[in-house]
Amino acid sequence: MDLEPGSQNQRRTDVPEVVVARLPQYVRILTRLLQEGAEVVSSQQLGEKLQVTPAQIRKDLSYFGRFGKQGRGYSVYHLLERLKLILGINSFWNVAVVGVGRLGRAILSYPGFTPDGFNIVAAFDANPDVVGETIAGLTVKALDQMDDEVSSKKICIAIVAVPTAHTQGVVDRIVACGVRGVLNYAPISPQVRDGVRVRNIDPVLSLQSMTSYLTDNQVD
Amino acid sequence: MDLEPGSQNQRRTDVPEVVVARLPQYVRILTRLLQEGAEVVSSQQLGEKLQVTPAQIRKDLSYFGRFGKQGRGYSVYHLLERLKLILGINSFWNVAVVGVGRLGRAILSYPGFTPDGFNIVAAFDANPDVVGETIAGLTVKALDQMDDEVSSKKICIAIVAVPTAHTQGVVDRIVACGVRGVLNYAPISPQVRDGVRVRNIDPVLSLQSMTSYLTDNQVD
DNA sequence: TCGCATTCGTACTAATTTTCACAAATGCCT
DNA sequence: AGGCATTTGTGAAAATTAGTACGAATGCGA
Repeated sequence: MDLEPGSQNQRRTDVPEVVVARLPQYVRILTRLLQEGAEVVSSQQLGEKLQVTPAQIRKDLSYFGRFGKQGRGYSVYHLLERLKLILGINSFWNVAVVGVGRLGRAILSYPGFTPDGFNIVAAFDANPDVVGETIAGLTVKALDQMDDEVSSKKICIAIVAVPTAHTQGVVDRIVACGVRGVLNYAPISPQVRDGVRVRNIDPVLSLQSMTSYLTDNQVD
Repeated sequence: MDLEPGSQNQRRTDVPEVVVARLPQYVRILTRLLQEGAEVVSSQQLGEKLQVTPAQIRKDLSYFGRFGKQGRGYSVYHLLERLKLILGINSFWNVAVVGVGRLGRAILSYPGFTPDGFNIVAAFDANPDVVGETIAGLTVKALDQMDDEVSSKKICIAIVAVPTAHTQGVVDRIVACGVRGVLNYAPISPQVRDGVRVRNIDPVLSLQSMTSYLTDNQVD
């Protein structure tokens, strides 16, 4: 079986990860354009808003099919729908937050997840004093209730915001419950079995990748 | 003047950004190894811990000089020192947090910045109710005090955690105060003048770059 | 001291990613 | 209806990034 690009399903295999990583940004811009009432957009215009070349946008999209019309550009609405489908963000994902410290609470209260289809439906913490508390409309559960909750609430993604020392253990536990995606806030890179995806949020690494450009003793 | 790699100063120009972005991770591991008492480490061992090939590590380091000894490996202590110097994290950076909402407070209370040399020395907020409050030992100042504080406290980096709608404006203001690095938590990419560096922390984009791999209708 | 197992640094090769540039559509305007 | 300004999709070229493989050190152990 030899799928053409543009056939029914997307070949997620053999599409470079860098390409997939750019698509969410396209989705962002397209969503805004749609709200602003734009009906059509060219790769040129999209590129200006995203600071990338139009060719890159066209090439990226060509991995998945042919969505534009020569001489006109792309239908904002249709391209947006297709990209959401490709990214699997055309419907909702149920998400659990593990770790209800200061950061966990900020995450639970952050209003930016829901509009993009990530529904936080459960919160867990190891600390008995925190268990039972209600935050942003959710009652915090104990870690040993994870298995039940993940199954019954069909949770696929976990946002992990626990102390570094506990992170690997917590990730292991929640992956064992069947979660296949992890967004980790601790400054380590948790190891997981094949098939499970991890993304790390690490502000210190971000800062450190900046500082070398900030020093003045620049040579050249 | 034609600098050799390995000469006094590093040629930050013409070193790929991807390479610079990996160095902080090397620093992480080396710091841990040093604490554990390791004196020497090979690119092989380093590679295993970081899930990259030994060749990549050697190549990355070779952009900056020759730090190893054949047959032995790298002195953990010396390599760490050199990398810190290259990254400009051998001394402290003074940092301001702008936006003291739930996320801002979590950032102010996060203990992970200081050990890595990022000292949070000021906090700002637009809300008069918040100004004057003390969080993690810092008194929150009004936005119009930024200029004074940035100068007097030698602040070079701003962590911006304000509502999306205010982000670009706040970034403009703090950059005007002389800040040259910005870590932004809002789901947009603020535009800045040349010479200013921005890094974005965007959990939704991270999630969205994962979901396409999580759906089951995988083809192949 | 000599040989040998390591491991670096790097020239060279391979793979990946980006950009170029142009044929083929498209639709507007006269 | 025909010409023209646009803009896509895509091979091919260019640029970037990663990996291979090997000569040259290094130091340990006999």
